[in-house]
Amino acid sequence: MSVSLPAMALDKNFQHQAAEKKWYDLWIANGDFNSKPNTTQKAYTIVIPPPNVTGVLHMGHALNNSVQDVLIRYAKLKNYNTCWVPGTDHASIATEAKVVAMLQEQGIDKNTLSREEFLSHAWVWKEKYGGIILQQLKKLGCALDWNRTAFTMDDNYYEAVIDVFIDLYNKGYIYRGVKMINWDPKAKTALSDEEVNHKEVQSKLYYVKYKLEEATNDREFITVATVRPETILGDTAICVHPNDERYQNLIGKHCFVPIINRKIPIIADEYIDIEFGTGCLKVTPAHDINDYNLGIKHQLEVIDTINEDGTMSAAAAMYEGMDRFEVRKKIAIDLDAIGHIEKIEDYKNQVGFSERTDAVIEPKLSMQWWCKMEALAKPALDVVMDDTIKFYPSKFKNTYRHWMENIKDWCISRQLRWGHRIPAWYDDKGNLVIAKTEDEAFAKLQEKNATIQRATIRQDEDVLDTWFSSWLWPLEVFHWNKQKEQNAELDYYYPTATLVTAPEIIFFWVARMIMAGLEYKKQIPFQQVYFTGIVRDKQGRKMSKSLGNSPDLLKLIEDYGADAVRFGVLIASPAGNDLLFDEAGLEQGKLFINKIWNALKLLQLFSEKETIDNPEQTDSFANQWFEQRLQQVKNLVDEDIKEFKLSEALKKIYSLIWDDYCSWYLEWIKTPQDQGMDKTTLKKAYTYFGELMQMLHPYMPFITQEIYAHLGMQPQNILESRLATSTSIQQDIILLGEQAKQIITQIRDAKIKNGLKPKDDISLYLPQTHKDSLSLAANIIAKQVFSSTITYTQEPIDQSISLVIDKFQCYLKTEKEIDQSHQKEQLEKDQAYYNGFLMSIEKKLSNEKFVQNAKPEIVEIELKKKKDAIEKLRIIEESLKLLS
RNA sequence: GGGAGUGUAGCUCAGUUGGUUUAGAGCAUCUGCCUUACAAGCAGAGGGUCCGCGGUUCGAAUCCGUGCACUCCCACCA
Repeated sequence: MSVSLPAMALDKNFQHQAAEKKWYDLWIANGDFNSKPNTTQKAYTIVIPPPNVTGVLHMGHALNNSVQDVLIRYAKLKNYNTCWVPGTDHASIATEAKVVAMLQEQGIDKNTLSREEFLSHAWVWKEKYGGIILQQLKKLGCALDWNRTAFTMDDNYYEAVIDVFIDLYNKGYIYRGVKMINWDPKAKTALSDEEVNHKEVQSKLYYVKYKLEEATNDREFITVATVRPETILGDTAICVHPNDERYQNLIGKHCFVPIINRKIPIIADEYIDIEFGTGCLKVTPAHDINDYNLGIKHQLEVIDTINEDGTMSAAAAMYEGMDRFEVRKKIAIDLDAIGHIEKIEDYKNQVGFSERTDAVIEPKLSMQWWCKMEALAKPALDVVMDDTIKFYPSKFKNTYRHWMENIKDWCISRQLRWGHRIPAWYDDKGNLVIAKTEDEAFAKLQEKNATIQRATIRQDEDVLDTWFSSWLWPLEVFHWNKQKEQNAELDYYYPTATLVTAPEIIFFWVARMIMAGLEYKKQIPFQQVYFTGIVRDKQGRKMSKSLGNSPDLLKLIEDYGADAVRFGVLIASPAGNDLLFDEAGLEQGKLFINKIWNALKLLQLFSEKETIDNPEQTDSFANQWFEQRLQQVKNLVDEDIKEFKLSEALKKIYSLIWDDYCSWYLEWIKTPQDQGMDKTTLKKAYTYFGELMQMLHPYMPFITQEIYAHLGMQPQNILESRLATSTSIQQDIILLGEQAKQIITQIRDAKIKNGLKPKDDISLYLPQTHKDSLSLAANIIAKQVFSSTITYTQEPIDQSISLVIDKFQCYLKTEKEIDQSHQKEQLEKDQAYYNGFLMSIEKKLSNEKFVQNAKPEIVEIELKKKKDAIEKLRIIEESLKLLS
């Protein structure tokens, strides 16, 4: 490289908008994000957690994708062949809800459309609005291989999903059956257990009186407590505990459902909690999972009183057609009017809500498709428990195990249209076959039904749960299904390196990808999983649309720059913890960028000076020291990133640049204005800065690239550069650096405290005994404290400021009159501290047990501490004597 | 109801298998400086009963028990 900077005038500040566009376009044009298998590099692969095709960038994405980008860019600098695969998820229920809403705005009712008509609207919508989020990820700077952009309803992907369904069906994992499911009355579809969120709500507990068929001596009614009075029309029994003395004489008798006066039995079961309510439970097998189980056990009738849309059915008599929640209020009034309400209490209970539509879930008996999970789960549990796949933080292993050990069959059918249609076919006699195409289905059905007419067969209307396609993501983005054997891409990139995702979808997605990977590739899908935290606002509240506390990310990127946004997000995101988002972090990032920019400006000033050969400066301590510091931090950062301590690593790099490079190193190599600059030192300053930019690049890609280019580094494209390999560190140099910093800081402090200006000239006296160890850094120290001379001496210097630094004493002599009271104060303070310190050590050492039991090296350390403290106190006392 | 986790400076967090000082960093605060890279800065400073109590140990922020507070996950109590 040339020593002088390329002759281009620097803007006063870093222009982030222009730079972001310039470099991202260049990287794209260059194909820097694209990956192909090769034989010379190891692969480092990440598949993006595909955002919903309906999605827009929010803070969660910003965190998740910034983390992935850091890992990818870092791996690239370490010479891995990095491949980060982008894409979107068709997100059946979420997208369908959006399309339905859009149609509604246009005055179109989904129910009036044929399947084909609806889907064509959906595709139009998808092409127009879908995937906006991918464009937004570009704004964030993500190094995604856009050529690989995948969609979970691409043709190949669709086929893979269907093939997997057929395969699992043939293996006996998939079956059809009537079970109690979670019904979303708004989306009118079944949901899996994972798609139901339980929230505590304020409800009412209604005490409803049922008239006994035969009144007893003491009672005419039996009273139950319920939060759902609207379901009483579906009651088919009253249940009490067999040991409940209050109701012994009623077991086996009958009572009447109020309003409709239907006769139902009073049964007994140990399931009942005697303590709760009145100890009597109304049993509604159609609308409660527990009641359903009781119904099976006691062979009760099932009366379904609620329609698919949450209104009451014909079985609900005069309430037919009314909404279930209206009926809850209405029926309470009606019951009260006829004297059947004993009392109403406030009550808190857990209610299930649809994850997508937020509708209150209705437990409902329904015919659905199911996938048996036990056999799939077993190996998937093992690979996590034995750390074949490593979880970060590892506490999620527990969560994972608990779910996997109690796994239930997966309800995979959804009563939606947007998604992968279930490849099941029926004839009009109720025969069922599984087939990939209509032709195949017809042929298969013919075997069962010789007289079948082609026109009468029909395909199942349902589509598959969106996660039934997502679980193939790491496989099918590499076209696993078409080329199961000899798939060079899959062999090279799979298993992927790292999955970065949110803990919320550990069951939905992570667990199932592991199952699918093991089932279909006989290999884990990723080597490690890093679970990011939840993004919260400053007050610790989860960011959400309803709270309106979610900032507009694109606006932030525009205002602060992508680098500053990434900095703000990553600095506040310690491994495994939630991220408390605070705009102050972005501000800090922006200031950091400014600092870096100004360092560049200083280097440019240096390079405009006359450059000379000055071997003394070349070998100066400044260069020796910074080289070691750089190496040291590089190693520490490497360890941090391996453990996903990204914020720790960033803090170290930040401090290395701001403090070590700018505040110390650049000041140390500064020459007076009228003096030239040593060529080699200047070159080193450039090289170090370039390396710093490489280290920071994964976090802040744009500013670092811009600087890297300005420095004239080759290759100019930082993504083509590689981090220099590490060497061993010379600890003595690092230590001397620390000592020099300490001496400079203390002298500066002493000058201020003694009323001197920072730039006032002094004469510095250092102890003869430390001459050898300090000499290497002596010139730098002198320069930094504006000392015209350094004298080594063992004699006390009169009329000076005396300082105790480390374990020696030094003196500053100055022209000015000195008020010694400050010194005295400081020394006395130190004296008190070290006296206390000494006492604590002496206490320890005089404890025989300590000396006997502690490891010898520990005792030795204590002895050394004692010796040092005594020495320090001696010097302090000497200084004090000098003052008085 | 079960499980997991957290509690260290005003705020956000480090603190490796118990012992390198009487606990560190960033932000915020305070003081002094417009020292020609940067006042978006520089140079300094102050600030802590390591949640409480008990125990193990020669020695505890660190290990154990217990209490308190908060967070998250799971679960069908009407």
